[in-house]
Amino acid sequence: MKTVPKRQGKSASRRKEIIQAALACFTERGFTETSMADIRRRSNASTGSIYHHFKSKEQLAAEIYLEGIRDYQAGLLTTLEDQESARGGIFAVVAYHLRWVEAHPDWTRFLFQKRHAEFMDSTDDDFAGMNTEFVQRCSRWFVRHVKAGTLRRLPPDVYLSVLLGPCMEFTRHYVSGRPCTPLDRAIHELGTAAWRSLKTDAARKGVNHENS
Amino acid sequence: MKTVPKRQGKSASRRKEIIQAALACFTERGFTETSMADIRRRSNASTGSIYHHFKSKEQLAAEIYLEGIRDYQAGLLTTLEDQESARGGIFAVVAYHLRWVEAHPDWTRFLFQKRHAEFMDSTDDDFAGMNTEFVQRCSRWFVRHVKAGTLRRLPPDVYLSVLLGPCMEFTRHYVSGRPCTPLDRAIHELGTAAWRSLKTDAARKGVNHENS
DNA sequence: TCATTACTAGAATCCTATTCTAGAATATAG
DNA sequence: CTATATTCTAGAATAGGATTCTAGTAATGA
Repeated sequence: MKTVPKRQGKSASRRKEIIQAALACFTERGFTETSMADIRRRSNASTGSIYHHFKSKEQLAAEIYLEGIRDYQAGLLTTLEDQESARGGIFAVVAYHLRWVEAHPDWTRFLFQKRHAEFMDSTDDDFAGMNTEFVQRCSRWFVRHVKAGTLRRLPPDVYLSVLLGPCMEFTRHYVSGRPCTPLDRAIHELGTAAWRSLKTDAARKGVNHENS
Repeated sequence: MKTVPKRQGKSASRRKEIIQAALACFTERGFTETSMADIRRRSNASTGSIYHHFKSKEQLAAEIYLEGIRDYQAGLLTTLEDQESARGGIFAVVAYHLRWVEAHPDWTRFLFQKRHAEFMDSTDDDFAGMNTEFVQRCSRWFVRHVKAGTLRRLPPDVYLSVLLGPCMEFTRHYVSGRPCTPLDRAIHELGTAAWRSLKTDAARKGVNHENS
């Protein structure tokens, strides 16, 4: 994953080491629990070095956060855009989400924990831009199917809420450690629920009304 | 030796003053931004007094968090249990959620921010207990309608995910400050979406199949 | 009234994120 | 290949704020 600018090899590796160490600490001890000293020890970097690369602990976390979101969103988008049928897209997204969560439990926990962190408002445009691009590309896919008559016409924010909201909520439950419905079943149920919410009454299972 | 924590009026008011002050600070400056000194000044309580009532800043926040959740959940439950028809219940819950958010924007922001805080795991049984009671009472309502044939049979965690997930996700958007669909519209759309997900195919708008 | 407990006060402590100063590596120009 | 500038690393010093401590003051109860 390419980060942001064109950093030279030597320094970039230091930077990555720090990020890796920080992520490990954060996921295993929690954000507020881990001290800069922990990160320093684990990465073998000095205080000065860390602060050369990152403005603050918060900003270091933000960086990690963005990297995770980027991976998640990128995968989700290609998954979605690969799907021709409306029904396929809806189910694929739900499955993608839950599989990603299953495959990256630590990441997930961290992302959820930081989801409403204070840096979210003020953070650089990276986040805002990334996010609007995400919404736009999702919308584009949806619009196609709305025009084809397979999906109901809804505002984009409502779309995403209906499609991803249940996944998020279920995930919250999943990472909390309390017992919950097995993932296969959940994928099936949440996919079905989303599909029932979003499809038009005309659309039928498996039938694809794509045309101009 | 009385070990029972019956709070006398005098002390209780101090306690409340501290909670009020803390909430005000947290919502207006954010959790990490506000210092104990801020809370001390705003509440006119001394350091010692604050730490007599609350173990730590975290725990103070947790207390406030619980109070908010309690209010939200209590209202949601009575709203739900007041409704006879399945459809009425679903729509009422969605409306309740978004109206609550509209009426308590500061609370909402704070609750969202703290939703995945680190104290959530380890916190006293208060939270766990409250939460399972909430789930159980919701389930009870659902089960009635499942038996009546108006709602589909789904695992409780999936139920709540499908019903509340979209509300949560929309709320996230709403409190972020970015422009979004007006609340009336959102209530209508999210209610409809949830209803379509959860109703059985037999159930019809307005028709109530309640019986033994 | 005495004794025990709950509460308040604010100074002292302690922890840790951040800043500072200086020195090593590395790149760039001439 | 030097000189010089820039980037990077170090680790000690600082500073800010959460928490603890010690000593008192009000309330309660026998």
